[in-house]
Amino acid sequence: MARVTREEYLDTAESLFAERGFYGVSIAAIADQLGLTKQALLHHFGSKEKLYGEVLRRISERFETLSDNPRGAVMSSEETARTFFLNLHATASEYPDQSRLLMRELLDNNQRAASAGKWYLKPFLENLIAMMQALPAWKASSDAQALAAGYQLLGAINYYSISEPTLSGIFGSEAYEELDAGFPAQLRGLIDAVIATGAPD
Amino acid sequence: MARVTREEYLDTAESLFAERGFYGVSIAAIADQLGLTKQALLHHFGSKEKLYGEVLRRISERFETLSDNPRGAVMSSEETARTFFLNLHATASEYPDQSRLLMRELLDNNQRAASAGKWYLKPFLENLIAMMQALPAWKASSDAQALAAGYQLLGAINYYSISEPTLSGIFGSEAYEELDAGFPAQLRGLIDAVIATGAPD
DNA sequence: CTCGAAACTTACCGCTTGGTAAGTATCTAT
DNA sequence: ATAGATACTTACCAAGCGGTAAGTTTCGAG
Repeated sequence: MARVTREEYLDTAESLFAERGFYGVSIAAIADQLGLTKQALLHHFGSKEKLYGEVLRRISERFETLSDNPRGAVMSSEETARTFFLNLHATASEYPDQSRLLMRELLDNNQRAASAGKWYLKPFLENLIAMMQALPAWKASSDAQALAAGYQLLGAINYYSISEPTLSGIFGSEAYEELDAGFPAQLRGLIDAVIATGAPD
Repeated sequence: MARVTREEYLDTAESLFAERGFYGVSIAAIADQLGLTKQALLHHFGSKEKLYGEVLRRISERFETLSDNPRGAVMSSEETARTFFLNLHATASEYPDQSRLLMRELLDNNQRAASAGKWYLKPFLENLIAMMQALPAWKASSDAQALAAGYQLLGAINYYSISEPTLSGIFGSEAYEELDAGFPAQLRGLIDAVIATGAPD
């Protein structure tokens, strides 16, 4: 299968899984949207679980590059952390499907067997801990403290990014746009507060 | 149907929907766990959608009491806000099913028709805005700014509360317990930072 | 031109799904 | 005692599910 074709198939699957969840999407529905029969999809990916796994694997690959230093520039630990979280927000805004799918994975992880969540989240979270502990205010903090702090920022970012349909449904799309425009500045304030404050005693 | 029986049925449905999502649970599975046939459930609730709707309605009722002042005590706006968010965290820890189900609702809201998400979240969010604007540092902020700030704390709390299985899966349950023990203090710091800082220029 | 592999399609299959129809048991108010 | 509502059960159904089997078309390398 041509690489570009495969990517196209995975794109469609990713978008549908993100919208409706694993159980909410049939392979026939994905194939339909691609103009194929479901057996064509099964031919390429073997099973629904494997197709879903490929979608997750692709996301995890994208994730790994997220914490890379963008231009090889030397940055202070504060700048590194700030850039990372703002990048995360930007990525979440740009690829809303990805955030939604990961959120679903977080919810289903403990009960669906073939879940790939653990192995791809672990390095990501370990990197998060290291990044927090590189900050002067967090140098002395335990892994648990650093993770808690980083996880709170992660939550602020990801929870917001999946709320767009609901928020613009409640407040109207123009009010949502105002909210969305102001969000990064707000987030920056939150990030700086965490960076500066350090662990509680 | 006796009120207590009905509550029992809804409890079981709520727990299963929270675990596996709307599409991931069959009415037969819910009935099974209750020792009934699925037709008994259909008899009482009419359809799967209606049963799910009842589960959501019950959660929304619980939600409304959450922002009530606990003992009628007079509190400063700072104390009110701090208490609210810490209560939210406590409730989320105590009833993880509820958080999980609401998160799923947030994800499905825009595409599943009978979603009740919007109407029950609106008063909750409006109350959140008012509570933020009652704070001295946020007095001059717009609705959008106040909502963004409140929503970030909401995200930090709710995102964490659904991550327990994944986090303890990755780091082990004893490490997770350390994380969990330190989380509230960490959260308190974050809340205080938001309360004190105010909207960015 | 040919041959084989890759990319499909058509035809099924057994199972589960949500839901209907029709009956039966149980309880309660008169 | 009885009538009627409530709480079920058994029997069934059409539709959709993931997956298998067996062909057919497309296509690129030799």
